[in-house]
Amino acid sequence: MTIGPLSEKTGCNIETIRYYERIGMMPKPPRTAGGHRVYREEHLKRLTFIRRSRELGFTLDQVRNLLLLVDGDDFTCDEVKTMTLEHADNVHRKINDLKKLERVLKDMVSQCDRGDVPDCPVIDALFQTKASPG
Amino acid sequence: MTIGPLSEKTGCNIETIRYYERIGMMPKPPRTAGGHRVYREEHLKRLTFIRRSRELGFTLDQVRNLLLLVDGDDFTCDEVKTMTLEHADNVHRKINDLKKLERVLKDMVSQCDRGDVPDCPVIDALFQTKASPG
DNA sequence: TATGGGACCTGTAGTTGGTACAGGTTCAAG
DNA sequence: CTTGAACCTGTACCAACTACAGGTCCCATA
Repeated sequence: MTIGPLSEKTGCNIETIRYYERIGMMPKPPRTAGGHRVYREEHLKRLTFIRRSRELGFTLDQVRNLLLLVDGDDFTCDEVKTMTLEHADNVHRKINDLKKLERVLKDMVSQCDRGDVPDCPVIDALFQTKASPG
Repeated sequence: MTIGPLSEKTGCNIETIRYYERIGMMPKPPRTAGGHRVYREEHLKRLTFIRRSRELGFTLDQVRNLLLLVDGDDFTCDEVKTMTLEHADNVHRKINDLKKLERVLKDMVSQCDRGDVPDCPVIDALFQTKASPG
């Protein structure tokens, strides 16, 4: 399998595959006499793992750690669980932050409907340092 | 006011202020004979606007557009409202995505508690291309 | 066997929104 | 007049890719 088919099977950009190789996330594959990369099942598996982890929001650094655990056979499920829980926690916090943000944005916009405001209340709000008092 | 006090008043990093000037978000301020930047109220106001907008998750490009609206006196509140609603919509979608993500992560972790699994179910899940059925 | 063109190669630069120096200059207090 | 904090410019770096330019390889068809 050359890089094109690997790209299609994983949904991962060709440039990204080469990038992963460059930064050591993917092993250097063997080449044809002409220099084309040749991949096998193990590469497909590994790249799928990386992409899936990335989709789930793990950073490349976290993926690297997960791969270390996978590569050494002696990883404990507990280590993986801990990492995943930490990540879930981050996601949870991000959700809460975004919810607050959504509320502020909607509050700002709702002022617009009052009809008789002289200036744009959204712009006014943006000139304020912090959220309006409750 | 030199750059230090401006930085403190806005909570914006000194390097970031100079960066904003470089990319044209902040106007070039007058200088002392020795070359130090000298800011006035209008700069403080503008930087506050930029920081507040960034805190609310607008991209620098969006902030640039907001500033264009503000700078030309003839902006309509409606344009601002539209931009803000679009942004709120994006935030909403991001929240939903993260919620799905959180569920997947927690589902994966919950498999860990079954106790008698031979392999790590989180790792197994990461080797799968897509979310499990059901 | 020649050829055309799609797939591949390397290397570099750009993206977003900043941060982090190095190495030098200016300002203001004492 | 000295000292040292604050300031200056310029460049390089971060994540996680993406987008070329300019060249080479492979292989199906004529």
